Amino acid sequence: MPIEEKKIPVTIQDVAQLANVSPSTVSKVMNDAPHISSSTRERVRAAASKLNFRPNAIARSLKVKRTATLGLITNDLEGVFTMPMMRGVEEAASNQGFSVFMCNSYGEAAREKNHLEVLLDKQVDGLILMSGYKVRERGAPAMSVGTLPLVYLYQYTRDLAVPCVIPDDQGGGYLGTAHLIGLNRRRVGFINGPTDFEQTHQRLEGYRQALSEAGIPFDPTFIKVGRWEESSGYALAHELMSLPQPPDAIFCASDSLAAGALDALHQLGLRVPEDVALLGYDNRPFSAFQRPPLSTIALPLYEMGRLAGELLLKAIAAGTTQAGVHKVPCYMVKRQSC
Amino acid sequence: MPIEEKKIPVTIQDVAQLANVSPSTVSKVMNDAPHISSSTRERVRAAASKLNFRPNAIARSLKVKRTATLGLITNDLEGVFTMPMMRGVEEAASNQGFSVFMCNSYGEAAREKNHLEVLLDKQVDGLILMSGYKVRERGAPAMSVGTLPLVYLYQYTRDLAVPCVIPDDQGGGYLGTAHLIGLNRRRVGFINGPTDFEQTHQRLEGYRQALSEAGIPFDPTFIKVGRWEESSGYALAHELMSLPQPPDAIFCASDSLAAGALDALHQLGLRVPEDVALLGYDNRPFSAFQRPPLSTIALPLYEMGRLAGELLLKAIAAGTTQAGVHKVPCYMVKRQSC
DNA sequence: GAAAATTCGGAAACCGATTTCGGTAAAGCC
DNA sequence: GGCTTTACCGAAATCGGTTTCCGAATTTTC
Repeated sequence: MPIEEKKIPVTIQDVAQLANVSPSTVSKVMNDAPHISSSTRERVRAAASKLNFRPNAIARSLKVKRTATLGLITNDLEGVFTMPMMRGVEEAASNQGFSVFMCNSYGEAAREKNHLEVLLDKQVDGLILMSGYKVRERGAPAMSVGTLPLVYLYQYTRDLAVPCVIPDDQGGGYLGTAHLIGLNRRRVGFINGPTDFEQTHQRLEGYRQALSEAGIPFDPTFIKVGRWEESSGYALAHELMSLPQPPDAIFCASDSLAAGALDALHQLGLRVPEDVALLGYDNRPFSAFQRPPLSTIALPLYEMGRLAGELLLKAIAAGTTQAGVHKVPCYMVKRQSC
Repeated sequence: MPIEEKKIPVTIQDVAQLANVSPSTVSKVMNDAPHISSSTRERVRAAASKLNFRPNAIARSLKVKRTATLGLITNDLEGVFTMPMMRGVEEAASNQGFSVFMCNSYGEAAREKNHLEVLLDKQVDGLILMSGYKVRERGAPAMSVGTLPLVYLYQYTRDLAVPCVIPDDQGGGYLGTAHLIGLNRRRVGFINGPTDFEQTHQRLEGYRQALSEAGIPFDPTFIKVGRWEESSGYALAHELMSLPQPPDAIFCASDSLAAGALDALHQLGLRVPEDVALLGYDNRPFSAFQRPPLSTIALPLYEMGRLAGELLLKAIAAGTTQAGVHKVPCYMVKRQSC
């Protein structure tokens, strides 16, 4: 049984008393301030560790007006894209001693506003607004956040003076197309998603770029656009394959599209990848379970989250946020469909 | 241009001045304290909303010693089980005005300890320790958390005086087996996971219970145990089907096991579900993409997270935490394999 | 109508740290 | 040896709220 009961919350006063100094001195020691003799420094440290003292972050924050806390509001805590991004920001944050509040707005402005209020009340040092859906352009947050550093994650914005980090979809389109061409396919079809998604243009642009670099003329009849659905992929693959000179490779702008295309190809008795190579996009979990397992262009979700966190931390440290869109490279995951 | 520039951080002093009362009165109004005349109450409210005043939660917390903040430490922010649970606790928390810090320990004690320190420093009101893996028994947290309310989520504990919430695996085993029996299968095989996982015993127990209720004698030769791997499911399904009187249904204690079993069944030229009905467990995303799509027993992850959050909030409110394991019912997702 | 109870609002202490500022002692300078 | 500079430490103010306590005004009670 210990001689003295350990008071549960041990304050700076307690260690000051034990070390026979003033609280201010203890504070200075804990913060490695100069003008403290090494003898008292030692004494204070000893007292602190003996009492197991850890400063109350709340009290500290009140004075220094920093909380080492980030807010992260996502519109989708369910989808498969969110988790790696979250992990990235969590890691970036905790590497620098920051914690992150996780909030889910369900895409509802009212909920987003409410979360923003609470986070602002709790004096977060910065905010990440993250989307779990395919990246779309978005406007201002649901309420003013004053001068609080902000970064958009997986959300595109043209106008706002806010940094946003998104995947490099043009690079991904290029990467996939170039890979297909490298496999000696010169007639590569492209099944795209709806044109009101920014990334469909980017991915197509990458496709054209790879074609042009390889000296292959661009053939508009090889481009099909549908919705982000398996049935679209199925129908459009049929259209492509009934062309007088059908493609020997199909690049789909999403894995669902590719899954549909795969069905169509099977139905036509075509072998994948021998007769036509198939490539998806997004690296959705199910793509590994197709027959054959689908090659696909992966979104760099973890890296995006990490970058978003680091940008935010930098903005907080610097006191200035540099707007602009930050694109992080997609990468290829090779399986057996091409 | 507004007459008076809005000072960015508006404090209780500001509204006191505008309303011509003391700060204490403002505080009382904001907290709906009694003994305030309705006239001054109105006046203060008007001033507050005119200045757009929101109390600084940090300052408040310092005094009241509550932060309306929860900590959530998971050992796995990647796996597929974590997200629905997180969403559950986030929702339970935000419903009551609480925020939650998300931390990832990667299963490393050092990281967990570090996160615990930070969370304790930040004065969280309670803590959820969550696992993203299959539920296993676990010991005390990586460091003492004093009297802080705690709940284990998807982690089992026998000894600690801490509530833990886990899926009702016995119920799930019962549910699946009963369903198979209801389909007129009387010879149902059971492919289980390693015996050092608590839930394998539970699931098997549910299986036995359903059998016994249906008056079907328990046949130990129908029980196989392997590892949580597809290859195990494959091998053990082969063993089962080479019995003199093979089963007409197989219940696997995980979806990976079931995927392997499905391969074996296909290889044997058996039709699923006509010749042998197949049922998985866990409702992993890939189970929907098997051929045929796998029926499975789903873990009530969201509900578990939600319950964990609610238990924690209740413990915080009551000041007392009631230990015990809380099992939440699994449910069946019917697809086409049975 | 006096005494007691109640209502209302403010002054001041407080939460637990940080930071400024001033004073003393020691060291450096000529 | 006297003067200036520097090193070291502590008293007190501060961050932005909450809470206790007290006094004045009003109402109730008898």
